[in-house]
Amino acid sequence: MKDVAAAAGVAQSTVSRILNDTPGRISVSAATRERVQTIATKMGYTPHPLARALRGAPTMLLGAVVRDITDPFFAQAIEALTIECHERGYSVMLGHARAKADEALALTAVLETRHCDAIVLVGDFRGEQMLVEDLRSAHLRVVALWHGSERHGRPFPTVAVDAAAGIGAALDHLTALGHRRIAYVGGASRYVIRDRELAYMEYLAAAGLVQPDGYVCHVTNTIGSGEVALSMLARLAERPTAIIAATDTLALGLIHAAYAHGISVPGELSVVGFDDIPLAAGTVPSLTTLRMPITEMVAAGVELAIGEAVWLPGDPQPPPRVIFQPNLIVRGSTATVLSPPDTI
Amino acid sequence: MKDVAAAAGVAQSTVSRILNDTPGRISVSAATRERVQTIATKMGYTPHPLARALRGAPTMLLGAVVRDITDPFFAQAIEALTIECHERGYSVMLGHARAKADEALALTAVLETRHCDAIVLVGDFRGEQMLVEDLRSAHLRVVALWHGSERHGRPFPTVAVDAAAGIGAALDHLTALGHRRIAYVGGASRYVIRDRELAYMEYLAAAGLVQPDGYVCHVTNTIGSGEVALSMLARLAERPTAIIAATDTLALGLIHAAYAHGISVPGELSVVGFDDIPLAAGTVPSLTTLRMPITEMVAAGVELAIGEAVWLPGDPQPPPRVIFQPNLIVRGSTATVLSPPDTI
DNA sequence: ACGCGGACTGCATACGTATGCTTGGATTGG
DNA sequence: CCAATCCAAGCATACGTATGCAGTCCGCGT
Repeated sequence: MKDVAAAAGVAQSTVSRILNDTPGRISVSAATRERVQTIATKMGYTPHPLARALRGAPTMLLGAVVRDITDPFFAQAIEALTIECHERGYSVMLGHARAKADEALALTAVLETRHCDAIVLVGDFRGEQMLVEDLRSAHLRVVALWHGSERHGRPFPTVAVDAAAGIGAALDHLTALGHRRIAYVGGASRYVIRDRELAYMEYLAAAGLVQPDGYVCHVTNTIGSGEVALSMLARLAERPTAIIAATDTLALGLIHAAYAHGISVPGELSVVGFDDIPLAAGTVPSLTTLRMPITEMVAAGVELAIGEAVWLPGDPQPPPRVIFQPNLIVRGSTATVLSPPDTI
Repeated sequence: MKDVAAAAGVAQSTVSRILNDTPGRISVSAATRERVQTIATKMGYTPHPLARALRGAPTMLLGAVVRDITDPFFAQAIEALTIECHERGYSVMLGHARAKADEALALTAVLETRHCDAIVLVGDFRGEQMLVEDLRSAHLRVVALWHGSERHGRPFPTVAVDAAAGIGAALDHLTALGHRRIAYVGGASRYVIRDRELAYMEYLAAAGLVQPDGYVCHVTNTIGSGEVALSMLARLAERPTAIIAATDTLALGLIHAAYAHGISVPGELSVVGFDDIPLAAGTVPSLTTLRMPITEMVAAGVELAIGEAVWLPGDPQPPPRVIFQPNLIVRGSTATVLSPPDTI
């Protein structure tokens, strides 16, 4: 900028005013303005964002802490986040959220927050209590996406999906196909997954469908865990005719394991997933699952983080909580039950 | 820092020297040093990275431009990149590389480079010629991972995989199983994919295995394209008994399409992928594919970008090029050919 | 003609850090 | 006893930008 000013024969402050066309009582003559602007473009001047930030201006950086980038669902979310941020002139800083072993994760170990205007948590950070506490005490704007219903401490502004509606739609679908023995497979260590399990329990209780013991399997969220869960369920006296998986990854693992056990899907076993990852449409068989409006949810999250009307920490009213509805996508992994137990 | 200095009753410069223990001829008494350090920790002082960067210090930010985050393979790479960078004290800025329609992508539209010490390209950016030119002319350290063999202009420092070795291993495996009619499915618009196609052609030519017309299918890299490719291949007079896919995504698409067409995999058709995405072990059937040492490759890339001995733009000697070897992982999608054509 | 206000622009400073140069005091050597 | 040396620490400045304040014209009104 100094060079531009020297080339134009004006003061650096004048250049600054022109290029940002500072509002207020300060005015600049049209001639000078034009001259400076042409010179600036000719010299290819771009403002130095760090110097701006040093003066207290926003850094135009949004921190994203992602539960697990490898998860195809979160990958989609990050994709959407990058696009949304870019449209608002923001860049995305990626935090590293994988703790080694059972080591507690400090915020400083995840993300250099001094750079960021706000932080977006993508995924569920139950278990990373230290991280959550750091974020709460840091004087920072934090928004949680797919964090599940927080049970301790003050919640962050949140964007979530209506688990009850989603699980309800899946169970409506399965019961309409004649299924009565419906198992659930999901993790035990995440709020967002527990919400789904809770929805499953409540639906069945309300419908008067009592499920046998062992119909709720707690496993980790990997393909391999599908194998574990399926062999547990296959060992039961009364095998389920359908399974709801808390995640597409688990659902695919279940289907893979069923194939290995010689159980046909959807012939003998129906499987419903949750997430609608891109691969879900291209598996064998293709997966019936619940799709979430990722783009809209991410947009809502970014709006909460850096939008016009922001909720700031310390605001007396409760933080905003935006809920979206999932859609059931019926594909090839669900079918009419072969021999409904009530007709035997 | 000023506050710390005031609290300790010393000058700000002294604090700076103590906390960074500046080497050289300046010395600080042990008493003052200890006092300042305790006060600094008690006040929870952390240096402001932007102010440091303003003085010309490295920003400790690495820009990552990813071809497609949604691709599970690249997601793994980003995961590895975040970990590797974090261990070196760096943070990762994520660029958005998806162009709308056929719009040329300018560097400024992808990433605010002023923040970054170096840029890592993850994936192949053939087609984004404008972006590549911008990067070349920007006075920036750029490293390309999985960019394929660049054919125009001066290459970047590069980390790549030995396509010939990978495809060779796959073809060795297939021919050992008795396959002679082996098709190839891959994209036409990426260097890195073209390298694989070239390796396929050269291997078969060297082995004296002439393939019928139509055995090379050019499609986009999506699950859905597997369907397209498979129906093209199924329509041929002489159907292939095995297919090499340039990508696991394509391979899964092919398997899905084969299932839809009633073609059994691996009974009637063997499929080999490339990448070993996490899902590859859990599909139906599980996928025989080529695994790349992602962690090591990413580490090498980061080393080239921000390591000790860096190659700088303008260096007279050619930029470094690190090549890694892929490993064939044999799983369930390949089997002995049913009726080898040479025995009919 | 003189003053006054408005239009335009330059000066100076602050943001937080790092570092060259300088200074004050103490110790030591001649 | 004085000067040279050295240790410990402060002063000042620079990085690039934004902005309050002050200054310089010029035109117009009285």
